[in-house]
Amino acid sequence: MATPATTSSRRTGDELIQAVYAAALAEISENGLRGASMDRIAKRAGTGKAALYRRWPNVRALGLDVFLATIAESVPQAFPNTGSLREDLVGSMKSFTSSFRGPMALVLRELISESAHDPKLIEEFNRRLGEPMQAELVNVLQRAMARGEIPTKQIDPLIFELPDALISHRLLMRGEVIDDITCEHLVDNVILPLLDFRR
Amino acid sequence: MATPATTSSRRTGDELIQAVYAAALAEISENGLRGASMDRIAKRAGTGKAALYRRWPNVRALGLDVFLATIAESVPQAFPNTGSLREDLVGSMKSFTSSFRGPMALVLRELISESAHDPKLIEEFNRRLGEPMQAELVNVLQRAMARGEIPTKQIDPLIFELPDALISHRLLMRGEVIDDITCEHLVDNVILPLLDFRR
DNA sequence: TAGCAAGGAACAGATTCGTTCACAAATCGA
DNA sequence: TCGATTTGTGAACGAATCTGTTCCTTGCTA
Repeated sequence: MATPATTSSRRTGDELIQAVYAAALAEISENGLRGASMDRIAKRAGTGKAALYRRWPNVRALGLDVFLATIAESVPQAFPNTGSLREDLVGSMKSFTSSFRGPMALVLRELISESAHDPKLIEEFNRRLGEPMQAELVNVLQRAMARGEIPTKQIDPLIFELPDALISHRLLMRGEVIDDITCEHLVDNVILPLLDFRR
Repeated sequence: MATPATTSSRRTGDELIQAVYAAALAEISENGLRGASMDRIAKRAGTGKAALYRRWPNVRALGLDVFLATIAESVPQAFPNTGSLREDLVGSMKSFTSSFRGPMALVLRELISESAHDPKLIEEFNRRLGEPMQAELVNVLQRAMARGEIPTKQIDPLIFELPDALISHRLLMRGEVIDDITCEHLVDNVILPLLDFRR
């Protein structure tokens, strides 16, 4: 009962929505969430405004839906558990940086400027990406303590914030996604030394 | 020959420009750079559009001028040279975080979303605030090496990036300016340990 | 006193919004 | 299988808004 292989001349619900999402991302990327127009999104998606207004009350609502969908797609699925602190850290870092390839950079920029008026937006982003990242670091470190790789003691929460901060700083202020070498660099020269890790 | 103490019913050049800048910041804070209108800025400033178009060709140019003026005002004037590495670091950090109180948060948010289309914008910001900050850290560390407070060796450039990254991360993702206690925290628990500083 | 700029209003042209048609295609239920 | 209902496509609409220009009057300044 699968939907026929897109041979129909007209797109049904899900298929149309995907096209609209893509069109909205393109439009927002050119004109920003504030400058986006329903007219242009409809044209880009090859449909009429009516189909859009049937689903979303206004451009902003559509844009936010697109943002949420993009964030949801970007959440890392699984983290490594290699039995080695260093490898776990490096793996987690790489997993997170990969979330920011693709349209996430655009989405984050827009969320940040919008969050000046609606702090809930950026909170949602933190809840879906920032907090899981910090939680994963906590897990990794607890496993390492259990294995005796690092001393069992309270760790300054500021340290958990560093990877997140560095990733977003590079992305927003330099337009770069951190590469694998920098991930290892950060782990070897910053994180591990701060944890009293002796190789 | 100083200008009379604002008793005149009509404002002259500089006085008017300051009023326009304030009005533009208020307008941009409400509607964003993209949503700002010359009409409303003129009304807020208590003048007519003609006076604005006489100076700026469009809203965007006015907005960018306001941004540059705000950044210029926020550049820290002088840094401490206390003779102590820790005090120098803490002082520099506090000096930089103070740049982000006031309208800088708004300006940075808007610059970030605009820089998706015009990377020069955020580069300008980095040139005026980011780079001086890193350069100041280099100075502080060189003085400390000369005094023998820390070992004379190559320091990982990633470390110079951390304060900057943390400040912008807190500001953009949480809407907070880092307080004095966190500055000291960052210096004592992150920066100094990474520099092999033994108190 | 002469000249220039501020304050304020009005303008046409363009663009957007959200709604409402009409029609065709696809889906669903009987 | 057929008919009813939903839904996509496309166009047009009035209302609202913004742009950039122009004009005029008034006050400041040299």
